[in-house]
Amino acid sequence: MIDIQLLRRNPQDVAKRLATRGPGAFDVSQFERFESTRKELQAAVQQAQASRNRIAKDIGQAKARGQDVAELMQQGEKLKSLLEQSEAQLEKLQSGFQDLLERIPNIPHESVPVGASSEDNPEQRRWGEPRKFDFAPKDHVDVGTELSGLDFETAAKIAGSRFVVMKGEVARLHRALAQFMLDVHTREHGYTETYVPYMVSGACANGVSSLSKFREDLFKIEGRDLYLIPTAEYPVTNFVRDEIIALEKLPLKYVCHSPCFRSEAGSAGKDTRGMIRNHQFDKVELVQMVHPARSYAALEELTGHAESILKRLELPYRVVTLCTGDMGFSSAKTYDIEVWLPSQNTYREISSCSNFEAFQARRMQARYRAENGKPDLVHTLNGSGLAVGRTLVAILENYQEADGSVSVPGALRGYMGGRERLTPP
RNA sequence: GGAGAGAUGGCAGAGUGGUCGAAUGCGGCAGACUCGAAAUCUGUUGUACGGUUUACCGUACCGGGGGUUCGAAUCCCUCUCUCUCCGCCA
Repeated sequence: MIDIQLLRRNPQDVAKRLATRGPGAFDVSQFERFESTRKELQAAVQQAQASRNRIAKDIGQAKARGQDVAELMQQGEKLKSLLEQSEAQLEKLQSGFQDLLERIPNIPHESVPVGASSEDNPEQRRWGEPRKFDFAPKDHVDVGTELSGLDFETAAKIAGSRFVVMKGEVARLHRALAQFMLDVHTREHGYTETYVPYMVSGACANGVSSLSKFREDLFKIEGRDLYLIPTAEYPVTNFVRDEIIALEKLPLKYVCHSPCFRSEAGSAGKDTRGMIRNHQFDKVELVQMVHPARSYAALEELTGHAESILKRLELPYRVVTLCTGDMGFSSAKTYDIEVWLPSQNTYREISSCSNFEAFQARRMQARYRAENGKPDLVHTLNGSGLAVGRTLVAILENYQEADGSVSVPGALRGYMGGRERLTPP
């Protein structure tokens, strides 16, 4: 949620910065209409409440002295019906205002390039050389199927499209990847490993993004206030919900391996082949809660942590900065890491690392006790470190050989019983 | 699944219809004592919002939501969660 104080102080300025995200991000005149009615109504209601409190107190004191209170009681009664009306009015106005507020996206950081779409995302850096194949490289579906490791027909039979069944050494490689990522992040980057619920309440979902805006993307448990998590960011970020963290405890750094469930309602027909965009996939997620002054340094570090996995797996990648028009709703700044996929002859997203500043913390009331002793909102960050399914895709494609075998990256061999190569049966 | 108990400020814990935003203790902060520290003593210390702006005034908040009442932390309904006992179970 955006800072209401900032909005009140400087609506034009906020509107200007939000406009870089694209049309319709924020309507100033609607906001100002809301504000003037709200001010008037709120002042009136509070004044009436003050009189009610005064009268109630007077009655108490008069009674204690044994005086007659009939007159005062009558005054109170009159005020009560009046109050009920204006209170209801104010409540309605404020819930409408809250709804408006929750639909306003985060203000992009000043360093974020202005642009309209992913075409305008500037590349920050590249690492590794895409391999030159002396045969026509297959895509992960063909490679995995030939290894008898990926089975989309069986998955479709069980659950429909956009699911995968993994078997044998490919399933093991998938597990090895998650273990490897967890080990690197806990041992070398200082993250605490966590295991979390794969469902969260509506309130938690709303703290992380905006439920009124993203309900469609989530799988809901029928008849319960529970949603399957689309990323471990949901449960983990909510660790600090309604908490005041001691200054010296910051930064909090958590890593979590979990399945992720997404309805992919808006992406019909996109990436339908294979396991690039499935309803269920595994991800190792990095989450940090940090001091506001350190959040941009933390974003660079966190992105580096995700990159280090690709470097050790020797997978070529590049890092782009998302432009204002391509950035997610809650983010102030996002780097995407894209891995090279030979079959598509392009780089595809494998991690997204964002600084949300206080946007999530405000809604969650996630705070720390600042140097002056006062509670202040923390900044939250997260990033994939990495998407496990897509990393498996990248390995199958980049490490494939002409004979249909796939070599195991050196970093993973310890997790694969020393195995160096997966071969078709 | 059954029975019972409970949820109050950073923490512990009083408060069962009227100067209660809330005793007391711990913790935090400031001061006194001290060369300094500890101990001791004194004072102070919730959050959000609105109005005014160094001060100040007002409103809301005692697990969530609803109700009764002139007035609710306190009474009623409901939901959630925690604990204890019993049963069942990977």
